[in-house]
Amino acid sequence: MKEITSQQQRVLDCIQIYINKTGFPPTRANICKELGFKSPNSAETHLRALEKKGFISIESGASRGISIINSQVHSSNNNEYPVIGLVAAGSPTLAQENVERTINCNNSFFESNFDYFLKVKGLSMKDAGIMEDDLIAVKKTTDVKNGDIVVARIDDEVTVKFFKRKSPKIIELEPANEEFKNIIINLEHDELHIEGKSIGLLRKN
Amino acid sequence: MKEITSQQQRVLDCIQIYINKTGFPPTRANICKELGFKSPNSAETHLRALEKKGFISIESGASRGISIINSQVHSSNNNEYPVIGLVAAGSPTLAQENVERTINCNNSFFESNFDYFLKVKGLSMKDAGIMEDDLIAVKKTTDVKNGDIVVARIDDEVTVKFFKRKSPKIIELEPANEEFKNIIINLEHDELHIEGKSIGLLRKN
DNA sequence: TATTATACTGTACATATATTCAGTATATTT
DNA sequence: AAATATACTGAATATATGTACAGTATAATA
Repeated sequence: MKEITSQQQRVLDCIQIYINKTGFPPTRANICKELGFKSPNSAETHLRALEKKGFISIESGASRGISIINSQVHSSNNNEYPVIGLVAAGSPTLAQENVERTINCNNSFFESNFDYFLKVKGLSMKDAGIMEDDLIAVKKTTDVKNGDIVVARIDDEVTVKFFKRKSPKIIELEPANEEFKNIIINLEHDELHIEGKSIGLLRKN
Repeated sequence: MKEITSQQQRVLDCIQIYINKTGFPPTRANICKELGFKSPNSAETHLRALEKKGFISIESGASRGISIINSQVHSSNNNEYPVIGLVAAGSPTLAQENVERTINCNNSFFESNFDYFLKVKGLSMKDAGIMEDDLIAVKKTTDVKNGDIVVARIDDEVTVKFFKRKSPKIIELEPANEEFKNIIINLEHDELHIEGKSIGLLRKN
């Protein structure tokens, strides 16, 4: 599945919201009205792009023949997801993968599926709205891009930071808090493991 | 809801199966083909009967404008929680209680039970880790205490703030952002409605 | 007995809708 | 420098589709 552009995401969201609201997919004209386009062809081309990238399928000739291809929906796919504690405090420390408890949650709860919840320690990502004891939903993957919030491991220390590739060999892990410094990793000397990336957040007051 | 006939049940099942299979509702012609009718009016009259009895709703003029009215799937303790948009941006504005979509979620997902998700606009609570487009789980109640994050309505404007009672008649609504000012309400002159309080937060990256 | 609901066939048609074609413009890739 | 992807406007059109109208027939109800 290729990358989606922000406009295409808006169209995709629009389709989902329309279906949720009405029970059936929108027409080209409906999408235009919702998003302010003036030509049905604006919607058409976006739909074709979304189809090409595999986000939706379009039944040729059928009115409202749009269906969103959900990698995994199928209601009542509820799973127990482990909550893993990050034993850190400011600077990252050892991540003992000890499951504190589990949370029952639909696997399509967040946009993409995920593997576990990580309990955040410290405030290094506070300006990104990630506070102490928040649970971030982590998808195990090494496929991350600039700006992603990643769970990274350096030696035995695990940390949650923004990912930024400065050059093929230089990775910068950026906190979202003035009081913390960037972590710069030179892959020629240091080892970096990307454990996964954050695809959502859960907080219980 | 009146009694359904066996033929009407067949039509209703046909609609559900069609939606499950394709992602969008059938046309009259589709139903005819599935059930062996030879006239689109056969489907039409059944649809009108189903509508009259409250099993489906039909959007007039819209193609495939059929949606099945779900009595409520009370499976276990999972519920569909509505997501309500807060049409604000920084300073609070009118909250149109339009349900954007619903989220299927265990009712003991957050510590106490709750009633709906509110989509946050603006960054007035950013230092409390509440960012734009976050969904806060709101429990409808007027029983709030100092320090609670409340959903308050002043006239037609809805806002999310910290609650602080300064005196029996003076309430202060505190943002968590230096760039925003406290809202001071004198209950002798101004009207304040506490819609509920936040008991959790959900974010989808 | 008249009325209403159910359960169809068959024809017709206005309009809702997908879809193509012709443009314009910008950004990115080859 | 040419090709491709994105992001639109605007007009045109074939057809997909809802829906009304005209019938036929049976069963239940008032």
